[in-house]
Amino acid sequence: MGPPVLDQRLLRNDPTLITAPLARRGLATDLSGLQQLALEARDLEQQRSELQAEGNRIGRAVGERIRAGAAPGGEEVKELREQGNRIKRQVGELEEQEKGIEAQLMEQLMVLPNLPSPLCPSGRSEADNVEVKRWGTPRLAAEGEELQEHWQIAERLGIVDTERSVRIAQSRFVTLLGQGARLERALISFMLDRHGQRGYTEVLPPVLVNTASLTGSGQLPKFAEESFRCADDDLWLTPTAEVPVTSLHRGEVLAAEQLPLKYAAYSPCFRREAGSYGRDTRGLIRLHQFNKVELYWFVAPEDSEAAHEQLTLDAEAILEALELPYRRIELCTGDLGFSAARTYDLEVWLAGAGTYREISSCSTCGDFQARRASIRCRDGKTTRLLHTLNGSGLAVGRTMAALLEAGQQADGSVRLPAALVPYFGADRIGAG
RNA sequence: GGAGAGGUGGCCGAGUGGUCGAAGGCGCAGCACUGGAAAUGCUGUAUAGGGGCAACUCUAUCGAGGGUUCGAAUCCCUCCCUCUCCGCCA
Repeated sequence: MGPPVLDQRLLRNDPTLITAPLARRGLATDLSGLQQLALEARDLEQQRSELQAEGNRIGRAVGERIRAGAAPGGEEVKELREQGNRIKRQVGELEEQEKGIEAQLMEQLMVLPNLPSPLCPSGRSEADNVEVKRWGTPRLAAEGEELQEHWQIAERLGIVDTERSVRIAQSRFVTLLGQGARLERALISFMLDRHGQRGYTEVLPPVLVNTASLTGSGQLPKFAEESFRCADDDLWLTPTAEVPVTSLHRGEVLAAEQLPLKYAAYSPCFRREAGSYGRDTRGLIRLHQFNKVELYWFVAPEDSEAAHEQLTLDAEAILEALELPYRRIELCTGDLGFSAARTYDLEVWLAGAGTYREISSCSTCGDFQARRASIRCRDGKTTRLLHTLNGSGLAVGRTMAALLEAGQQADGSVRLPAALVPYFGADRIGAG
């Protein structure tokens, strides 16, 4: 019945194998109640299927009698019918109990986050994250120079209109204009082309997704308040292309030879950003709608670790091609996202703000999403859950912010990296 | 949106109440035949869950969910999807 959410065999046999890793996330969970439920569900299923077997035997017996010449409405068959009815009633009762328990089980299991990978460093919060790599030389203000933040630059150049966007939608939306719109488009094309050259299949998915899709990748049921919903339909605005791409293969069994499947999906992303009032209200950093190119891998379980490194390198390659200094941070268990088993965040240097800001988050989800979305791979005779990975490659708005701050010139213009020139059609924005 | 037709295993396709998890074909795998291959023949080929060390076995699944029945792929209801025609539309 129902989709397997967390390995229920594990839950029945040894819940400490679940609670111990969850404790590393800072979650104190007591699964003994759930374990009881799972055992109960198993026992009920056993009872029920035995009864069903008995019912099947009776049904077959009736058929045999009738074929042997018994009257379908006659005495001989009547007794069997009554037995059949009795069993049907009992099965119905058991099924009802089973459904109740199953529902409780699901309700509680679905809100448990993924178990962190053993490789994920322990820690309580952001403060315990580990920097593993730095690339490039951050631009610092020269003597007498004052570096502006991207929203100041953008406003001055007239390439973004925040105020009129409120008229169109509400706050935390932006309208890009002129060279700003063009730069956004150039960046999307640039990223997709680069990833395409590295073996990714380009994807342009639906951005309205159904409840099953959001559940499969882990956004639902727990984070409903984070997504925009279409009230009259079973559809939501996707918060990331990770959602539709996960569901691209939802319910499938993929042949081992097909793996790894590597996708680069561009999509606009929609987030309510509930609970972030007042933070990052200016500029392109925290919007209700933003563009992102997402990298996504479906891999055999034993390949996911190497895939995680490669996916992260692929995201970093974009930053390097754009000459944007960054650092790679490995998240500790306490800072891990809901679906992730292990995560590298990439933080780009924002020269105007004088700080590193997250621009990509590259995670391996192990079999967590595969279990929720039922995605398996076949090797030989057996099938097993595969592993999924995702990472931004990159968040486009934040990339633009970094470029504006990194390339700002004394004359008010912004120099763009050489790699972007063929896409943008010029080597600078503004004056000149 | 209106009218009609349909959704069966990896694919095609039969099956309108009783050993149907489902004929037949294709595909695929193994074996035989061959110098090797093709052709041919034989055998095997769904998924999930439960029990068992295992051989194996039980249950469920013919778009989804309900219902009728001792028994449903087959009958009834609701929903989803696909196709054709009409309407509308970028």
